Amino acid sequence: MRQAQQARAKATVDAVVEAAARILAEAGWPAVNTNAIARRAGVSVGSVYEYFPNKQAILDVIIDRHLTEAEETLAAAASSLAGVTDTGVLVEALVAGFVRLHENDPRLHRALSSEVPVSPAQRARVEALRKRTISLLAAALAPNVSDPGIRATLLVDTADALAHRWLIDEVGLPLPADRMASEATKMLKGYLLS
Amino acid sequence: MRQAQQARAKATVDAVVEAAARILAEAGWPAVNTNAIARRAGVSVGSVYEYFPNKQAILDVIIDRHLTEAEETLAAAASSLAGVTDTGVLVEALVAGFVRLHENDPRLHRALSSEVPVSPAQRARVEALRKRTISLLAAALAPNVSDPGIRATLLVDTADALAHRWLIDEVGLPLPADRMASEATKMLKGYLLS
Amino acid sequence: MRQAQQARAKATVDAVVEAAARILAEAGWPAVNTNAIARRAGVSVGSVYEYFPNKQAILDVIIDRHLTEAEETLAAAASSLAGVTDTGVLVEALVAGFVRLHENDPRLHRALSSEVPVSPAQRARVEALRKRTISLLAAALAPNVSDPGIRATLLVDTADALAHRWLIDEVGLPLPADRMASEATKMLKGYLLS
Amino acid sequence: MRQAQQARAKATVDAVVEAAARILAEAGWPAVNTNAIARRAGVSVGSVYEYFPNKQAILDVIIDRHLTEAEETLAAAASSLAGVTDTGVLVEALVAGFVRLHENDPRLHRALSSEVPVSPAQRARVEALRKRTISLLAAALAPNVSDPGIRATLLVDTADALAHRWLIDEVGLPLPADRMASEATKMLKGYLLS
DNA sequence: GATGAATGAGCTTTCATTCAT
DNA sequence: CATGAATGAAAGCTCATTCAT
Repeated sequence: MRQAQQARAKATVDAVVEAAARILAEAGWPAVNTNAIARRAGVSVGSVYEYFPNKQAILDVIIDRHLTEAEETLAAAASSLAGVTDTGVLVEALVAGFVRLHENDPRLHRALSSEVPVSPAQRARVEALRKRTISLLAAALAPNVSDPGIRATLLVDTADALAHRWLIDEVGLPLPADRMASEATKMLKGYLLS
Repeated sequence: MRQAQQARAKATVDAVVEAAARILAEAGWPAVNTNAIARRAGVSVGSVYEYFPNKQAILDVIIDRHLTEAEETLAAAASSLAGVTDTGVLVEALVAGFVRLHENDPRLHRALSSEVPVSPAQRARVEALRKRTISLLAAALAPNVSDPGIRATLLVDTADALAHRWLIDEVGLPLPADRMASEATKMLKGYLLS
Repeated sequence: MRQAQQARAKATVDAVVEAAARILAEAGWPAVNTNAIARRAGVSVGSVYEYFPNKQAILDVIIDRHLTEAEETLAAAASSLAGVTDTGVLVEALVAGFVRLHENDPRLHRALSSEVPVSPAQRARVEALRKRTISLLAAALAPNVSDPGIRATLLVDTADALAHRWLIDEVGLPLPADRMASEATKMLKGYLLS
Repeated sequence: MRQAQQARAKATVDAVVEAAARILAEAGWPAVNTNAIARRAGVSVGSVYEYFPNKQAILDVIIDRHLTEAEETLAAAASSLAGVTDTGVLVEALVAGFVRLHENDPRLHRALSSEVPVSPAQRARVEALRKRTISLLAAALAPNVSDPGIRATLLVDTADALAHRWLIDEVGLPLPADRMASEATKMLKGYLLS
């Protein structure tokens, strides 16, 4: 009984978050308003405010979810690459990881990174994730490469930025995105050998 | 008389655009409203609507100005580099150009690229500029480099994205931004030699 | 069984009314909402509506309780003063009665008399109580005093209003409230002798 | 021209305040909402917020107006009674003053004193006015009366409370209100002679 | 043209009340 | 009967835009 109630409540929460994410992805931040969210979620505005103190809180959950996904991808990569020092393997995993991260729901991704008001705390969380990624890569590169901190920064920022541009920004490319990714991998590998 | 009126009109237009740009840079997109713009520009709301059909049009001019600046930088680079085929020189100019472009008014730059709702038309204009940059670079690289189109794409997107991240995003770096830029230059040069 | 159910129902009703009264006294009328009442009473909103048709009905019970207390005070005074015609004793009992009535839960008293929307019916009930008090006093005064109706009106309204002002309104006084009450008693006694 | 514009603006402000006061007097505080105020004032909601930061601010103006009126009545009485020490004259003026104050717009008066949320600052202002009235009366009584502070408090609070009850509360009276006032005057005069 | 008062659609949020479980 | 999730009318407020002066 209790369970059933909680399940119902959870379903409402999920529906609201999902509705907000869909509107955000399809129509952009200006189109995200509480009435639209409620309508799309198939609930009433009142229910939205039953579970979220205000509109921003819904967005926060979406951003959280997004960041958590990225953090988990990093953690998974870190554990599956534990002990690996082969620079080629590391670069390939890096690029592949960022590609995977950006392949999922690119419209939402774009809205989140270029329309939505991001709080300082959220910005800090993004930066912390970036820093952690760089640190992990730097540690793995250290045995074989000079200036690992600098190189890791360049690698991570380049891989992230290119993946973003090619997969999110709907930009024209002379090759399919995956072939471009291979090319980027080649460039980054070459850089590590210098 | 006609002359004087036109001069006055232009002054108003400029004041409005400048006011909007300053509010955008200092307080972000949510703070940009027509009353604030008019107050800051020292004119009445009525006058704003005398020269702009709606609020978006003001933003459009700001974006235009921004793009025009980039286009001029590109045109200047193109003419000063006319005939140059030395890949090292080209890469250095490319990175230096993007750095220069991002050094100017970074707060405004950030607001424009991560808060403001950008119309499809504007997106198209950004893409056109990118395409033109890639084409020019590809043509210059063509004599000495295989797959010039692919390589130019990689070079332009990387240089642009890294400049953006390092100069606009207020991100932590192991070296000063100009030293990071040198490192990026090194990477891109190496890539062209492969 | 029936007995137990009724006892339980009464307990719920009491808890709800008491919760509403406490919120009203502590946080004022704007803070009184059905969810807060239910939470404070330790029951669900649903249960509140099981026993009260609407929010106003809860307030009505509080007002009722308040008026009943006043009526009982009046009845007690009437019976204990039955046959008393000494005007001094009557005035002292009158003032003491109103003081006692206002000493109890002054915050609630204030909220009830200056925040809460009072219905015409409730106003009528207050007026009926006032009229009854005046009538009883007038009857007691009749043997010894001319114009007993007018004098009783003046006495009752003055005693009530001053007790209210001095005990409820948190107003600055040159003497403690009980000393002020003695002074008022003196004034009213003097008036009856005129 | 400037003047005309300001006149128009002032007319809007006045219409809004007046509309709010009328709704408050006729239908009570719960009926006072910004849309109703705007409709009644013959302006749009936007205009209301052009001149008032929020709904409370409108109410504040009404309360201010009310208090200012009372303060002016006090000031006028003080100056016209300067030097008067005849207690009979003083009491008559006191009662007449409170009657006059309560005769005006009694429905509004009632709403203001028993429905509307009053801020601590406003309460303080009311208390300050009461204190000032008491002080002025005490000073005038001082030559002829013992305990002038205590007696002035009793006189002021009684006159105010009775005027309020008889003129505002729509309460049943054995005589017309003005005759009741004479009776109250008689009582208060008697008290001063004791 | 310039002004700024006025407009009102539309947004966020609250809360008395209902009803499926 | 009890529960508490769900409802939705209604309120406060904002701001792009209009228009009388």
